[in-house]
Formats: sequence, C-alpha cells, structure tokens
Amino acid sequence: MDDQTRMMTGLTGLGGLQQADVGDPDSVRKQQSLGQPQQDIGDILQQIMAITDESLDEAQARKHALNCHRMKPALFSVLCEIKEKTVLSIRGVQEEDPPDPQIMRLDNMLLAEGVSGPEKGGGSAAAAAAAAAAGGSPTDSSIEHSDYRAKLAQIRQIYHSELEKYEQACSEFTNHVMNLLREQSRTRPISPKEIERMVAIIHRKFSSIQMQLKQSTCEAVMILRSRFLDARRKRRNFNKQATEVLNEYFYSHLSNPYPSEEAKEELAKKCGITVSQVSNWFGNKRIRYKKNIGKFQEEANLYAVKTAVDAANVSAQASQANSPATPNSGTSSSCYTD
DNA sequence: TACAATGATTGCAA
DNA sequence: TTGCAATCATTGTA
Repeated sequence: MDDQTRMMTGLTGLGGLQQADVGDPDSVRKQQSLGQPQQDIGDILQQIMAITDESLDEAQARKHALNCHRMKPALFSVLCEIKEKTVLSIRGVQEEDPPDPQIMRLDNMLLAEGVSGPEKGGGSAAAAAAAAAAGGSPTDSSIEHSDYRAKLAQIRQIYHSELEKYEQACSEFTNHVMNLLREQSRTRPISPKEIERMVAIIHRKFSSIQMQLKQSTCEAVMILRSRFLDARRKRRNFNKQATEVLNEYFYSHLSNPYPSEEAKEELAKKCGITVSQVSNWFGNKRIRYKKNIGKFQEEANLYAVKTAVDAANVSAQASQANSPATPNSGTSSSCYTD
C-alpha cells in the first residue's frame, strides 16, 4: 500500500462530517451505519479550508472539533510516516550560509563612515580632509565640516529608522509564522528544527531587503562625500603672499622650473598649502607660461628684478656684517628686505 | 554678466 | 610616478 492510498484509507473515516456532527463519534457511526457513500479526501480538506472563511468563533469551534476527532491520531501517524520519508530528501537542503562578502563590505563602509555603529568622527575626518584638500580657510572648512556632519547625521538617522522598521517587521513576521507552525504542529508533524529552518529562511529574505537599504545608504554617503570632496566646487585662490613665493621660485628657476620633493615641501610650508597643491600650481604655471611666454614676460621681468634686489640686499647685509666700523647696519638694511 | 584668471581633475605617455 | 595637455568649475573683475 502506498502512502497516498494509506492516507486515503485513514481519512475515509473523517468523510461525511457535517458541521454539527464534527466531534460527535456517535453521529459518524450513525452515518456509516446508514450506508452513506465514503467521501473522498477533498471534502475534509474543503472543510479545513473553509475555516478561513468563517468567523473566529466558528473557526475555533471547528478546529477544536477536528482536533478531537477520533481519527485524528490515525491521520497524524500517517503524516508522521510520510514526513519521515520526505524529510530525508530535504535534509541536505539545510546548510549554513557563509557570511555574504557584499554585506560585509557594506557594513565595513557604513561603520567607517560613522553611519552604523557608535556615532564618532568617521565622517568628520572625511570632511576635514575634504576641506584641507580644497585649501580652504579654517573658517570655511569648519562651516563645510558642520554641513557635512549634519547631512551625514541625517543619512544616519534615516538608515537607523528604516533598519528598525525592517527589524520590527521581521520579528513580527517571524513570530506570526512560528505561531502558525506551532498551531499547525497539532495536526501535522512539525519538528523544532523545521521551525528553525523556516525562521532562517525568513531572516535571509529580510536580510536581502536590509542589503538593499545598506546599498542605497552607501550610495547616499558616496554622493555626499563626492560633493564635499570635489575641491573644484569650492576652489579658493591662494593668498597673495603664497602666489608671490611660488612665482619667485618659478621665475628664479625658469631654466628648470621643476622643484624637488624637498623644495615642494618647503614651498608648501611657506605658502600654507599642501605639496600636491604646489605640484598642481607648478604644472599649471609651466604649461600656461609655455603657451603664452609673451603674456608672462612682464611678470618674469618683475620677479627677475625682485630677485636681483633681494640678492643685492643679501650681499649688502653680508658685507655690512663683515665691517665692524658701520653702526646700525641692521636697521638700514631691514627696510629693503621687508 | 561676460570673460579672464586660476586651482583642480582626468587621461595619456614616458 | 611624474609631467603634460585638455578641460572643468569656481573666483575675481571690469
């Protein structure tokens, strides 16, 4: 006898139940003795399905009646037997998922940006770096810094509230499914392992939704960062003194306007800018000078004169320092050097 | 407001 | 990696 036939045989005893008769073995016996044709499994299933269309009280009553039915243990044991055979085929399906590298990357990024985890200066550091790279004044950078932080805080807040919603929905849904399964376990065999597996499936589904949230949050942070890190958007001209220092070096090394790394560092220090800004400046200057030497000739002459005067001053200072007969030499030369 | 000046970025070559 | 050349985006000025 195959499983289905056995089940059908077991279930035939439940056939022909009327709503009022359910739970009343006498009425079943009466119906059987009256020679009513055996009804097929469809009837009983229909009755079970009909429970959902009934009011809560009616459904409860019918459920109770089905649970108390004398054939219920037979049905349950048949289901157990079938289960035992089928569970072997699904056993292999259950395996532990390795941590998703994509989720790990997103988590790391959100953590580094200060969106997830404890609120700290992750994003602030990025904003400060952005301001420094742009060469903005301390006041400007602090304004942008707070602006960046405010926007990041906004993203953080949205992220956390959405995450909370997802987690709440997940736990509600999990509870709901677990209650359903527990309830169903009265009529069909459901092991705790199966409930666990179902919970894991639900969590996987919700975690894929979470991944989408994390992904869009990361995108928002990247857009915010790129907006703040794009130095072109908040370019500031170097101050006059810095430009003079750079021009002086450029025109005094016109035959080879390529400062060494040490010279770049020195110039950067003098001008209050970064080494890469010095490199940019020399790159731009060389190309623009080469393109239009005529235009820069006047400027070149000006700095040549300035350099000559400075050199003369230095040598005068040196010669005066070597002559002890000259009084107040320091005060007279300082008016040229300044 | 148009335009020149200027600092930064990008793509390519050496 | 560095420098060049082209280009972008912003600032400063007439």
